[in-house]
Amino acid sequence: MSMDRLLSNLRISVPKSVYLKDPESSDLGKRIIEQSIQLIDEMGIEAFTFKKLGEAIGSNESSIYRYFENKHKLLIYLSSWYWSWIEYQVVIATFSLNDAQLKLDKAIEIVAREVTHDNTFTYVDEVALNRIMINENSKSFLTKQVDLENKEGNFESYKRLVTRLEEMIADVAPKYNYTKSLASTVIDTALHQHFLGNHFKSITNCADASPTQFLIELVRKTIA
Amino acid sequence: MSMDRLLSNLRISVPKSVYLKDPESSDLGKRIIEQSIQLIDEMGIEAFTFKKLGEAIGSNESSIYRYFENKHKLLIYLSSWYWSWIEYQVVIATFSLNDAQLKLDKAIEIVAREVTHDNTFTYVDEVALNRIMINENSKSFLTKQVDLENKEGNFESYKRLVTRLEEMIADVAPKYNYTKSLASTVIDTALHQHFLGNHFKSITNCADASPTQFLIELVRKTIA
DNA sequence: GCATTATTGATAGTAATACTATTATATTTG
DNA sequence: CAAATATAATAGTATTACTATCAATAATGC
Repeated sequence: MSMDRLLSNLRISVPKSVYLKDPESSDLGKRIIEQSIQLIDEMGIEAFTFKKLGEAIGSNESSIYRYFENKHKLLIYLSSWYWSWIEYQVVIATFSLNDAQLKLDKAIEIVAREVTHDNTFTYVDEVALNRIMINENSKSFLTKQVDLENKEGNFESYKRLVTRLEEMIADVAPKYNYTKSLASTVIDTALHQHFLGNHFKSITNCADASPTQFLIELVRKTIA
Repeated sequence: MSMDRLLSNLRISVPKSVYLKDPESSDLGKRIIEQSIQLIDEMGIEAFTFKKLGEAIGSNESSIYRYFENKHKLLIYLSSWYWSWIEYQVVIATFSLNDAQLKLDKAIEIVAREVTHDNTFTYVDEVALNRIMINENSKSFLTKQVDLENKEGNFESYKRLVTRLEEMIADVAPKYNYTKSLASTVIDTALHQHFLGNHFKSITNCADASPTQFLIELVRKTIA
């Protein structure tokens, strides 16, 4: 497959079941995404409300409810967008690599490294969104409705990224028994070690540094 | 140190800063713990309220507020109790082992295995509490007040367990660079893989099984 | 045994949250 | 320009997460 066809098939895609109306389809929608990232980053998902968001974008609470059922779905939207964006980078960066081990190393690096801005998406502050992922992402699935929302397809972006990583692990080590668990552990740990580096420095070696090296070594040795 | 002295020093200890009045000090306090475990397990921390808890224990909302500032602190209490209980088991089970690698294997097993009831603590349902840990624990620290609460000592039980595991890793592999990150990853992954096994079976190899073997192998190979 | 003190229970009240419903006003499009 | 659609404004509701006050009980100290 050519790089062009690859990219045309792979857009930042958020499952339709997550929103009521696609925020990408209007100016208001984009402002909702843009400002919700700022507000959730600043005040955390608990203190964040659609009323505050309405004020921030010079719009009304009731208008936001036409895009998202509630703030929880908005969080799932942001999470899905983020994982899809990470997957996009993984695909681009590994496409031209031939060595399975190098592909895998690269993928882990992208998942675990410090995030920098991507100018392709003007209304998304990826650095702030990464902080939201570190601090809030677990709350998107640690709920009583997780099975229902999973059935609705809300977590497809996340699962697709894990599966892609799993395939890369299996390419390097076809006989390894825990490819799936190792892949999901890498994704989870990438966020968690960042959190510990920010708040619990005494129990991480990744204080204010990325867990990239830790994870690349861990995976290499585990599947060796 | 004798086993007796060891045990007398090590009780299930929850940091004082977590509660206003020690729930162990009264019958009402114990009922608060007992019933909060049942309710949070059933309905999740979001739907759980002190009003509902008051009804469940035949007492009053206002009485519960004299034990805990809010439900978030109660969750931290349960989490601290759990980690302290796990630490207790780790200490007992590894005390008489001489081989550093076997000690470490045993510790990982205790952290990652299926939980069963411990009759020593009549008002704590450890199996339900383990489910709460899997589903709710992250919410105890993923907040905007985490630094303040950490400074107050609210997370000492968790950090102590990680540190104990870290020391065991360092005993086996004194030259390994990421002992702390590996220890915290094991603890985090033990809960997370259980969650995936319950709700996202397609991205774990620990569906309805414990991640014990996965983690023991992962640690062994990583520090080899 | 009784007074003091501490604990628990009952009631009321408040600001904020997470919505729903309705209606009015723009804006787009055919 | 009419019709449809999107957005904004307003109002209203049940619930939450508390705080404050006061009454009723139980425990304890002398």
